[in-house]
Amino acid sequence: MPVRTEIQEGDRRSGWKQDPEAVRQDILAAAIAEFAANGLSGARVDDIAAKTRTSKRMIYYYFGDKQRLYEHALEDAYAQVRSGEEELELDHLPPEEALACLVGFTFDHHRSHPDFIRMVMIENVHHAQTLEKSDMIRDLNVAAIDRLAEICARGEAAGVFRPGINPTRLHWQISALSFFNVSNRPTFSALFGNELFTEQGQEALRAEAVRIVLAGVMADGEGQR
Amino acid sequence: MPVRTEIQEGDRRSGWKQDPEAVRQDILAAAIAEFAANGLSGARVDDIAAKTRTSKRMIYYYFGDKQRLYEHALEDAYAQVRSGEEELELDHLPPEEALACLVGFTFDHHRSHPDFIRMVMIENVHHAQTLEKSDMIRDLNVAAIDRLAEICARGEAAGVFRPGINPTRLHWQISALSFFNVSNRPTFSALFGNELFTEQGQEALRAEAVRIVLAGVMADGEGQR
DNA sequence: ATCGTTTTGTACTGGCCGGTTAATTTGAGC
DNA sequence: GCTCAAATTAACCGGCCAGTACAAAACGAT
Repeated sequence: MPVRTEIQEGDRRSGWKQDPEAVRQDILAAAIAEFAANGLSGARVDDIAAKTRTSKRMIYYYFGDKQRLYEHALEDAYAQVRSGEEELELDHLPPEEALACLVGFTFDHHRSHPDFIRMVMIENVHHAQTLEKSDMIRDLNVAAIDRLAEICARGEAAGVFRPGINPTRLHWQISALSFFNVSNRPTFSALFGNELFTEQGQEALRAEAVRIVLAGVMADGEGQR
Repeated sequence: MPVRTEIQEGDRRSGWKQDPEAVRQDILAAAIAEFAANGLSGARVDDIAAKTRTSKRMIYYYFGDKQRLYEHALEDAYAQVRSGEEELELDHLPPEEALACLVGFTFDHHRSHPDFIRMVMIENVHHAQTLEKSDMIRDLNVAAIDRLAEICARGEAAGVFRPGINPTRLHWQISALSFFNVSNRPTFSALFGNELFTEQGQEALRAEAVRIVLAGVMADGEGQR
């Protein structure tokens, strides 16, 4: 049962081609879900196939083996998520507001992409050995730091940020607070209850994350709200 | 080749018993290493056995199956690490110093127990389904929050902390900054280089972690250092 | 020495699962 | 309509690995 997209958009040259591209995407989506749910060695190729509109054989046809499927799934997950981030426009805001906005956005964005977070967790369990090979992913992330560095530069120039801020460290802090919130939710709520993961709890965590990150960059004279 | 401890300490009643307790500990240590390195489904019982002074048969004899071995390994990892934390004595310090000290200590402590961090990561990948069943681990962690709550109470009473601090949220922040530093090191350094993980980089991160956590709890009037 | 219980070693198995074989369908170009 | 290559299917294989069968030590007690 070949997959046909009703509207042909990205197809090469002529009319048709029972749409291998859609099959690939279908497989990748299933793979991301399965890998995110069960990890690399925990994922079952048969289960991925079951979630697909095609068969196991097709996975091997398009991706070769499990490892390479995982590589593509990881790249796809990163691409999806980072492309969402690029839409954020901060240039017109004054630096503190831009940073506050970025922190809040990152917090929310991580929260709404748990599968992506889980892929990164899994990748960390495996010492990032797959990530290391992907130039594409590296480029995406370096761009994120550049945007942050730009905000820092404006803030320093305006005298509202203290001088000598390291954008990579700042990114680390923002990521830590946003990532941990999703990655460690299971153990944290098993140990301490659900309080922090209700809507109000999350709002409070979000607000405090913004607050403390800002506090970290503000020049000494400037009070934090 | 039975394992004998030279000095008999915890042995029940009479003379001896080729020391099953030492065998258990030997197995658990190997299991923690293997699970931390390869995850739950990635770990191989044969490999654990190879790291042991005994055989695979003994693992099944003492622990029944892989899942129960994992449960005991997780509990053991938590117990080891939390027992190290209890030694920290903060009661005699003024509240801000106590908190600063606790944050710094937590940062260092996580850093020096990467296997424990990895066990928790893995547990999160599995939705904490094993952790949930362990009352022992829950008790250990609730105690950690109590210590923190005590510091908060002192700080509020002295007027140096703002009122209404939530100790669980505070613990979440401290954990986030300390945990992420270890858990996401592989991907982070694959993407952004090693800069943050040199000795100087880590010191800067540590100092900033202390700084921003303190900034989060300080009363408005009090400047941060 | 002999018995019963605990502890250990060896060798094996059964099923799960990543990967494949080989044959069929599909559409494009002629 | 025929041919060729791309796409797809169903059935299968073989190695890995969690878990076991069986029996033999090792030990305490008598």
